[in-house]
Amino acid sequence: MTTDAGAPRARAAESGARRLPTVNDVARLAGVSKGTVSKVLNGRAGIATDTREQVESAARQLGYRPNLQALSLMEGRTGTVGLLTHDLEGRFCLPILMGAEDALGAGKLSVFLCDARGDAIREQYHLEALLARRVDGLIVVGDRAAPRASLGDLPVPVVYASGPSMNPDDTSVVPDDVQAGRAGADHLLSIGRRRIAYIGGDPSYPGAHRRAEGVTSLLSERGLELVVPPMLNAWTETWGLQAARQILAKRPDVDAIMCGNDQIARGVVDALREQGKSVPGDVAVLGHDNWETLVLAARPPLSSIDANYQRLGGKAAQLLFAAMSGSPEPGLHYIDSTVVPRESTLA
Amino acid sequence: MTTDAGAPRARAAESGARRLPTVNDVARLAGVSKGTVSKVLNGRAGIATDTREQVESAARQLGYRPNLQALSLMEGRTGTVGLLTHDLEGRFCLPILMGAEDALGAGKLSVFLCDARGDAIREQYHLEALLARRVDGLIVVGDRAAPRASLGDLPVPVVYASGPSMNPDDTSVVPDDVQAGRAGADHLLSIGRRRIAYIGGDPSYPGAHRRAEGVTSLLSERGLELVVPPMLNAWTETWGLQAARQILAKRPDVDAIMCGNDQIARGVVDALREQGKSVPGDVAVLGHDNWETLVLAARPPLSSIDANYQRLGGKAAQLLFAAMSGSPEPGLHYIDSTVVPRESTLA
DNA sequence: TTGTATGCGTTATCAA
DNA sequence: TTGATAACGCATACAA
Repeated sequence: MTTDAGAPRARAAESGARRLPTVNDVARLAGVSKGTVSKVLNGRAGIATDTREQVESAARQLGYRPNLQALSLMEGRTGTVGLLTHDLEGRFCLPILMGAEDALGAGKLSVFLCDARGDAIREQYHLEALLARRVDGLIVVGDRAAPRASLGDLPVPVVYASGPSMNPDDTSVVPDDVQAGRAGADHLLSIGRRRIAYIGGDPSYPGAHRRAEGVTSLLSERGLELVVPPMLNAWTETWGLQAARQILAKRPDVDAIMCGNDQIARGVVDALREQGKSVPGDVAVLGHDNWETLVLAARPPLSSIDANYQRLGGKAAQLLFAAMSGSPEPGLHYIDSTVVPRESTLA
Repeated sequence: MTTDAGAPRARAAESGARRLPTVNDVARLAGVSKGTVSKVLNGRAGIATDTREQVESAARQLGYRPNLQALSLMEGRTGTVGLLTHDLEGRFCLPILMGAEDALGAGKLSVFLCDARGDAIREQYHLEALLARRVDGLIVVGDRAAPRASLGDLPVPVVYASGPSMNPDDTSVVPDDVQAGRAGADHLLSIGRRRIAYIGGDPSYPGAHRRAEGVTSLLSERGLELVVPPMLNAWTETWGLQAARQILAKRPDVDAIMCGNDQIARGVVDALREQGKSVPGDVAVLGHDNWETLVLAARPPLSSIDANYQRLGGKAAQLLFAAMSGSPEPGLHYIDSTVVPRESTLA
């Protein structure tokens, strides 16, 4: 006896939502069995042409869409991944998400987004929910303040993006801050600047130091050094303003100031204007992060180092995909940054 | 005979992922049947105390987590909602998401995030994917440029957030721009300003006009009017700078400038500094959107109108929840904006 | 060429 | 108090 489709489920009836058509509905309308419908809809061979047409027409008529939930029960995988973020502002999270989506979407994976907002309890809660939904993998976006504790041994592969896991056996993808510093310094040298200063962000961020390191290392390779030691303090416009004033007081001959982020760079531009220095005529200014809203609104528009977060997201997705396919690539993976030149560092 | 759990699925074996334990595994370990396990784990009454303990211990030992995918097959609902966005920057999307998550998370719903990036093809693709995954509802975040085309008659409830649907029978939640303008104007009057100018954003955005309307309507109710007609042009810092210069040229006695967004306000502050006017001593400046990165970095920190996007997200979730429960509330729902006073409008 | 039975992981029902 | 079984929507192996 054919399984009876039965009465509409209580829940669906309550909610007033139309019940979506199933293979059974299509089968009944086409006057064939469930199995036949399935074969037709999946392009299996060995079906009479008119039966095929019957079924296809019925499916179209009902607006049939296969239920991926049911499918995943059979396949043992859900085709979903979780993206667990701590980035409140979404400044870095969304590019990562977009890059991940591009890479995963091609493989037909959907993304569950969870914002834990830096709260461990909330993170645990979301983690449980994602595992209960049987995600096939997990991308964890940490903030850049410090490496984060590993989530430990989970039943699904995990890739840490932006903020790496403290456990080197985990898979992490991070911007290469040293390379970024080097690229920025190289750019300033290439436009003929030689008396360079560096204003960095909050020294409690490891990245703040690494960015500065990249600069000093490249300069020393070229037989140069900063006009004053790197000044690290905060990621703010105010700090950029203060620091630039100090630098100008000590070394009025400075011809380029490189900054730990774009906010600092904006403060620097203000300080330079205050002192009657022209940008880039007297002093070139280079930001970091390439935050378009800030950078394009500045006068002049700021050159900035782009950490390529979207590419980072793509790489994270690719690593996750590899791990889900049984070929994990543990360890730290670095993404190169790129200098985006604008008026503030014209030659 | 009890159903045999069978061999590990091929896929799971391939991917190297541990197979997660099922009720069957727990039942076997505890030496009881599936049904008994289910009853224990769901706190059903009528279970012997020692059986209960057996099962609970087995579940703990295996790290059992119920499979929500399987559950949703039975319940006829998945406990997931789709969030379809067009907001590239994520500036407004993420607060909305956070608000929605708070509201939905309490009801144990998870969120699929899809970024269509303003591309209709991509939107259609994501929509299909979400429906195939049987989301219980959909929140569509439009950009604010213009009302968007309705997605039409979908098998699940839809709530449009931020950018409303053109179809008044749909459910939409949007910031109340008129009220926002009124609130801002009221604030400026309350600190004693009377000669107010308004610099707005891109006139192709309906919201740009409504914000200005709110200002003029409140002023006229108090027997006042703007010192010059509202000036709408672009959402940029550059426009703020230009417009402020023009206003100062025509009406050097202006004592407050209200802006369509925070970028404009920053340009205005620059223009005022250029002309030697103090903020807020000579001229008060009020931004809109309360974008903290911009607003706190300005000198002085800018007062700004907050559209409460997080609350908007919460309201969208609540409306979606209501619709999913069979009580849709079609039409346009407005969220009030709030003035966040800082130094730039001190009395 | 088509139909039927089975199982994926759950819960609910009903029989024991 | 516990166990067996059906059902959710689908694909697939196998029987007809």
